[in-house]
Amino acid sequence: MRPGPRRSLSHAEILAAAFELLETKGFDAVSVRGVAGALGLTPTAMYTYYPNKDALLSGMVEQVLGRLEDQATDAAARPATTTAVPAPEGRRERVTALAGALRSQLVDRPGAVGLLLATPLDGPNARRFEERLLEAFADAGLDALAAGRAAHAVRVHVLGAVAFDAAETARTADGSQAADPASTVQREPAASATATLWDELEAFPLGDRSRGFADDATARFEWGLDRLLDGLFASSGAD
Amino acid sequence: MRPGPRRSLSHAEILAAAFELLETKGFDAVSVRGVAGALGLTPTAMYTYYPNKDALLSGMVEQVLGRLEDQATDAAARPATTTAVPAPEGRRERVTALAGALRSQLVDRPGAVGLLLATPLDGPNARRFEERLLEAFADAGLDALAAGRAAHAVRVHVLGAVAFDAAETARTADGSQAADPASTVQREPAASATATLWDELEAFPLGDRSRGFADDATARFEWGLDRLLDGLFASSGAD
DNA sequence: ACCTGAACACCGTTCAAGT
DNA sequence: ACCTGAACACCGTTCAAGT
Repeated sequence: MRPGPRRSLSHAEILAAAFELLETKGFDAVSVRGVAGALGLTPTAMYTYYPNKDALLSGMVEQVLGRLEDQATDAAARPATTTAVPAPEGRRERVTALAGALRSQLVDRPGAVGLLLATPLDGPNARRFEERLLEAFADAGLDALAAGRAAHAVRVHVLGAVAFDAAETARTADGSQAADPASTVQREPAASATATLWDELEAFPLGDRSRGFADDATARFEWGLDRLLDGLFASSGAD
Repeated sequence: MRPGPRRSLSHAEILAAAFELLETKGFDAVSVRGVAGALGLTPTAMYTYYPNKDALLSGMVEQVLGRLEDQATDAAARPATTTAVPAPEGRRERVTALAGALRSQLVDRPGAVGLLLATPLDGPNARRFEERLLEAFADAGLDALAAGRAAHAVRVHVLGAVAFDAAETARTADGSQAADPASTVQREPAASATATLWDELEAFPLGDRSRGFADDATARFEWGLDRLLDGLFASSGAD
């Protein structure tokens, strides 16, 4: 047996191991030591494939964006007629499909948001995604500056929304530490705005309308995106 | 001299040291060991003030949001008339002032975005900020659900935009590594969307309209926020 | 080109102990 | 209550060396 020490891994194999770690143990587990260990390598061997950890993460982001690309083209092609015409006024639908595909790609993959926020987002697939958005807004009549800003606003909304959702679910699904009911503060009820003596994290009554925040995350996202698109597409023709 | 070993620091002193570190050495330098060292403490002494690192970061976030609170009330009171009437249709201006205050608070403080993204955002000052946004949207006629989603969309836009800007400036202002001109790839020009062989980070021509992205970050933010608010405020009365 | 082993300078956190 | 010192189980990265 013993397949020999000269494995010569491919980037695809390394990224597969990295995603395996990301999905099973979370973003923090995606360390160069961690994926090296999962591949039966020494940490330093990783540096013959990627110059540093950021390059590894960028490679992962590119792969995520690549999968998204396929998914979005499928989704955009689906509701159109079977003729060759690419859905005349489907510009807004194209943006919605693109944004939704990115979001679903990220929420499917716990910890993937950290990836997108930790990395420059300048690879070929990232640029292709950007190009798709620009195209849709240019088709709608926005000039180059406005289209660039509109595409940026959409990216910001998707990534920001997923980051918020991830922070929320990370807090509620945190199994490592239970709430501590032994609260001993409560003094000074009306502190100034710049007060810093707040140190009991679980002492809040959790407000009025905070229930049902996790289950309608998708509806909340779509509603917000729709409002944003209302504003963005109106900025072309309504003057 | 020698003031004795029983210092008994206040939370304010600890947070001041933490912000000092954040501004001078960046987000990664804000470690419990780091701020302990800056205070002349042993790392373990920090655990008598905060149960863990997240609690420290939450304390910092609260202080940032507290400063923002004061700033936003000033800004909102400024453009109104000097009479006691709080600007009748200034709901949109209030949201703009709040969002702008949060953004400026974050861009002034390099690394502070990491804070907001790493922390649950559930402290008293965070809730007060949320309440202000809800108030403005409720005044505009949105029902509770829509107002909550609108407030969320604004938060998402501000934090997402600052996170993007931070990633951009971190890349351009990165003094530790220069671009490597010795590129040896270039083979396989039309790779599939799921290809993963992209490993030369600097090999891109940096596209068509990518110049002038950093200097108009504020204009881009304000434009996107304005479009979002167009959509959000239109969702109340236009049907 | 790919890989190992030792090392450097870090992390967050816990535990036993001192005052 | 506040603090120290030692320790555990990690990080990213570099360097010298082997094949």
